[in-house]
Amino acid sequence: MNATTFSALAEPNRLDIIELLRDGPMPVGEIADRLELHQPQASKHLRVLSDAGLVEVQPVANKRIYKLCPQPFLEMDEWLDSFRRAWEERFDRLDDYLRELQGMEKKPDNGGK
Amino acid sequence: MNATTFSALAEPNRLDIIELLRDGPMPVGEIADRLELHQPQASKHLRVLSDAGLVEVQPVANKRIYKLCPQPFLEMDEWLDSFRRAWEERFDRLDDYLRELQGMEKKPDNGGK
DNA sequence: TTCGAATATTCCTGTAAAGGAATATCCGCA
DNA sequence: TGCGGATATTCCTTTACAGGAATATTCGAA
Repeated sequence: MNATTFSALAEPNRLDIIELLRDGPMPVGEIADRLELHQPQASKHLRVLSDAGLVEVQPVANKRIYKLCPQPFLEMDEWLDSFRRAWEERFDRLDDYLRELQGMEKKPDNGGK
Repeated sequence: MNATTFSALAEPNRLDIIELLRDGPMPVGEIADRLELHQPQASKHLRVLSDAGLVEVQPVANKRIYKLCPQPFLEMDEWLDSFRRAWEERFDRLDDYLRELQGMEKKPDNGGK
């Protein structure tokens, strides 16, 4: 999992853009309008999102339509999966760690008693 | 979905910490050792992660054991869900947008036919 | 080719955040 | 109560990044 993806989503306006694009592809102007951003800032944020591979652009006439790219989302999903799995087994296993500590020290195996 | 979560994960070292904690709770010293961080930086990153609600601390003797908090991950999962759903219906529907454009123009309502 | 709409880029400034080094704090124990 | 290990905090400096304003670029149409 790449920190770049999170970095791109860390900025509130960019997160808003992503969530807006969830409803479908959209040209820059409309994005700026809906989110009440100045056009240059919208373009700049879209640039960052694009560099991070989160969105993709497709020119139509004199507009540039931006849309989401699925892959980073899929990667995030797989990443979350690894945590889900860890959860099931050793979730809150603080005691596991404590047990490790005990083992580390001189304490000899007391035969389970 | 909160940008704070992404912000916390946007820093490579913090992302490493999170992935390290996936294997179980761990005291600061061990985290610092394994990731080759200086202890103060480790503490500082853990502070950020803690403020973001991604980790939780539990004191044991003179150590402080950090562990993951499930909730932000669950929230991220739900968030991803909203995209998965959007995918299924209107994924790449660029043509939807183009159709909208057409509709916007003089094209009269055709009676829902 | 010229014009205008739509969009991208540049320059500037303020600010938030990260690492390094030093230091403070906390806690169990002798 | 004082000590030492473990951890947190502070101060400082450097750098990355966001917004504002102005400007450059692109593309289609006349």
